[in-house]
Amino acid sequence: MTVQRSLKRATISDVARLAGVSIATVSRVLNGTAPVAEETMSQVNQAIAALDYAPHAAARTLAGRRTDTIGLLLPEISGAFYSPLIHGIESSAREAGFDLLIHTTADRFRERGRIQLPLDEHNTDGLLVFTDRLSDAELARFSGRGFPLVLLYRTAPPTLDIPVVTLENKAGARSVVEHLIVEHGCRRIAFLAGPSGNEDSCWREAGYLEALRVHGIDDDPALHGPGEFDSEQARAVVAQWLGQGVSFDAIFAGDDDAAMGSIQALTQAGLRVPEDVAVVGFDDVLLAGLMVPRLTTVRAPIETAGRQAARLLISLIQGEEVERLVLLPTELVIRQSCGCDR
Amino acid sequence: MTVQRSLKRATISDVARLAGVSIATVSRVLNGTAPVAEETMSQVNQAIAALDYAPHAAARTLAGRRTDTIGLLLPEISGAFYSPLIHGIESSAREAGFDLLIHTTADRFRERGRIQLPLDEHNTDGLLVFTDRLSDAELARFSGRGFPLVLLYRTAPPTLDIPVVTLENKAGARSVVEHLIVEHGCRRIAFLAGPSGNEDSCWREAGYLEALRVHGIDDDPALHGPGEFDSEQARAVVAQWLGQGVSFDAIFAGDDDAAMGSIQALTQAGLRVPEDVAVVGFDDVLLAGLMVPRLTTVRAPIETAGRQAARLLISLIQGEEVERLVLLPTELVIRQSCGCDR
DNA sequence: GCGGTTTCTGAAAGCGGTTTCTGAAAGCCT
DNA sequence: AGGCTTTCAGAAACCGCTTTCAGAAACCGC
Repeated sequence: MTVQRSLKRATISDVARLAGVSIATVSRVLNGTAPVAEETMSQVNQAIAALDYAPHAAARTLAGRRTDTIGLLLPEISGAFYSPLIHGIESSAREAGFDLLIHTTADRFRERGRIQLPLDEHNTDGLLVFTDRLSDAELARFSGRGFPLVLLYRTAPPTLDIPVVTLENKAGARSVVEHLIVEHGCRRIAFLAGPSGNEDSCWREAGYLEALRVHGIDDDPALHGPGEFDSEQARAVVAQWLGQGVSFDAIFAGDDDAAMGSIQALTQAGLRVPEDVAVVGFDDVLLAGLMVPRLTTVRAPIETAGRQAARLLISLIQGEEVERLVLLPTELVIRQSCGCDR
Repeated sequence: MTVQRSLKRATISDVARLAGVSIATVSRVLNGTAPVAEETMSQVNQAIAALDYAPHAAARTLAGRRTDTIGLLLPEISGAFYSPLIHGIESSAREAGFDLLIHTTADRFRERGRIQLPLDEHNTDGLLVFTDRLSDAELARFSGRGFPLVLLYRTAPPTLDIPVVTLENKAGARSVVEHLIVEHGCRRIAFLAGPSGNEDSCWREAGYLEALRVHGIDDDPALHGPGEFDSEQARAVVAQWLGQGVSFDAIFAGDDDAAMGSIQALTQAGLRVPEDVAVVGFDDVLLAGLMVPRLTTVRAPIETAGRQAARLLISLIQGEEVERLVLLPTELVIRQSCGCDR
C-alpha cells in the first residue's frame, strides 16, 4: 500500500545545498533584501528552478510576521450582490500581492467550549468586515489591539475610529423615489425594508421618507414591509398585500433582489409592471438590465466599493494614513419598470 | 509618536508560564492529543481565558503540516453563477473546519522573473479547480505530487485520476427536449451550442441528439448553431436563421443566456413565444423565472455542486477514498416558454 | 602598503507551535 | 512490599523561513 500523502517538497536548505551557499543567501535572492553577487544569484536561481522550489508560506509568515492575506467577513453569500463585491476585493488584493480569505458568519459554531473567532488575526494581516453579526465589542477587541480593520456598508461605533466604506444610500433612495413622484405621479409608494438594523436599509428608508415629505405625501405605515433584501421574502410580502387589498401604485424595493420578488408577485397576480404598479430597486445588479421589464434602480458601485475597501485595508496594513470615511456616489438608472421606456 | 503595529499577542509560552506547566501540556489541552489531568487542564484553560490566547495559525501549520484551508481557483468572479457556487463551497468547508482561500486566474502575473503559481500548495491542503486556464500539464504537476485536487465542471485527462464534480447535462438536456417533443409535438427543434470544446455543451448536445433519436426524429445539421452561452450571439444566430427562412418549431438553447437571446430575436421578428416557436434553456438562473414568458429550463444545482466538491476535496485531504466522478442530477423546470402555462 | 569603508556571505537565533522521548508518580498484582 | 504497567508532564528536537550579527574579501584614497 502506497502512502497517499503529499510528497515532500524542496526546502530552502535543499536549494542552498545544491547551489553551494547558505540558506541566508537563498533567502536574500528570494526577497531581494540584501545585495547578492551576480554569479551567486544565478546559481541560486538555477537551483530553485531545478528543484521546482517554492517557499513555504507558513514558515515565511512565522518568521516574517506577515501573512500577505486579508480576510473578508460576510454574513452569507447569496443573491446577485456578493459576486461583484468579492470580485472587486479579490482583484484589488491580488494587485497588491495579497491573498483573500473568506469567512461567513452564517452559523458560527462553538468548538471545545470556546467561541471560535470568525477570523483570527493570526491568519490575516487585516480584516474587511461586512457583516453586522460582529458585535461592537468584538470590533473593539480587534481594533484595540491595533489590528487593521475596515468596515464595509456599515459604520463604526464613534469611539472606535475604524475606516468605513459605504454608499450614498440616502441620496440615491431619495432620487429614485422622487423620480416616481415627479415623473410618474405616484402617490402611494410602498417600501420594502432590508433586514432590521441594516444600515443601508435605514438610510434608504430615510431617503424614501424625505422624498415623500418634500413632495407633501404622507407616509402610510401600511406600505412598509420587510423585504429582507431577498426576492422570496419580498414576493411573499407583496403577495400578502395584494391578498389583503392594500392599494399602491409603486414599490420602492430595498434592493434589486426584493424588486425582482415584487415583480414576480405582481405578475402572478395578473398585474402589469409598470402599467399597473411601478417597481424600482436599488443596487443595479447585472440582472437588473436584462429582466423584463428592465429595472429602474439606483446604481451602487458595488465592485468599486470592494476595490476601495481592500485598498484601504492594505494601506492600513502597510502603516499608511487613510481616510476615515469613503462615501461612494450612487446614480439613478432609469429603465422601464418605473414607467419610462429607455 | 506611538507605534501603530499590532500589539503582541499571547503565545503558548505565556499560557504555560501563567498556568505553571510546560508548553507541551498546553498544546495537549488545546488539541486533546494526550490525556491531561482534570486539574491541570482547568488551570491551563483559565490561563488561556485570562490571556485571551489563540494559537498562531502559521506556527501550527509549520509544526503540524496542515493548513486547514482549501483553495478555490476560478477564472474570474462575475455573473450570477459564482455566487451560489462560492456559497456552497464555503459553507461546506466551514462545516468541516476549513478556511477558504480564493484565487482568480484572470491575469496571472509574473513576479521577479518566475511565474507565480496561482495557488501554492503550501498555503492550502488541497485545491478546487474550476477554471480551464490551468493546463493539463499544471494539473499533472500538482497531481503527480499527491496534492489533493478536485475538478469542478470539467473532467480530468484520463491519465490523471482526479475526482470530478459535474452535472447530468445529458439527462437534463434529454428531458427538456423530450418535453418539447412529447408534450408539445415539436419536430423541428434547433440547438444552440456553447463555446466549442465546452464539456457542458457537448453533453447537452448528446442529450438533445438522444432525445431526437429515441423519438424517431432525424437530426438536421441546419438546426445547429453556435450560441456560445451568450445572449447576443444567440440572438444573431436565430435572426440569421429567420432571415434565411430556416424553419423550426422550437429552440433548445445551450443555456439560459442563449435562450434569452433567442427570444429577443424571435420577438423582434414578430414571432410569438411559445405560440409560434417554443424556447427552452438550461441552468435556471434567477432571471429565468422572472422574464416574460417565464422560461422553461433545466435546473442546474450550482450550490450543491460547490458543496459536494468541497466535501470531496476535504475527504481526499483526510485520506479517505472518494468517488472519481460525482454527477449531480438536473431537474426539468417547466414554466411558460415551452407552451405550458405554469 | 595601510587603515577604513563597502560588499558579500554564513552562522545562528528566533518565530510559535507539535510531537517524540523520557521519566516521575500513581495504581495494580502477587 | 516489590516489580509491573499506566497516567501524566516536561525537555528538547524539529517545522522552514527571516534577520541580526559578525567576519572575510574586495575596494578605496593617499
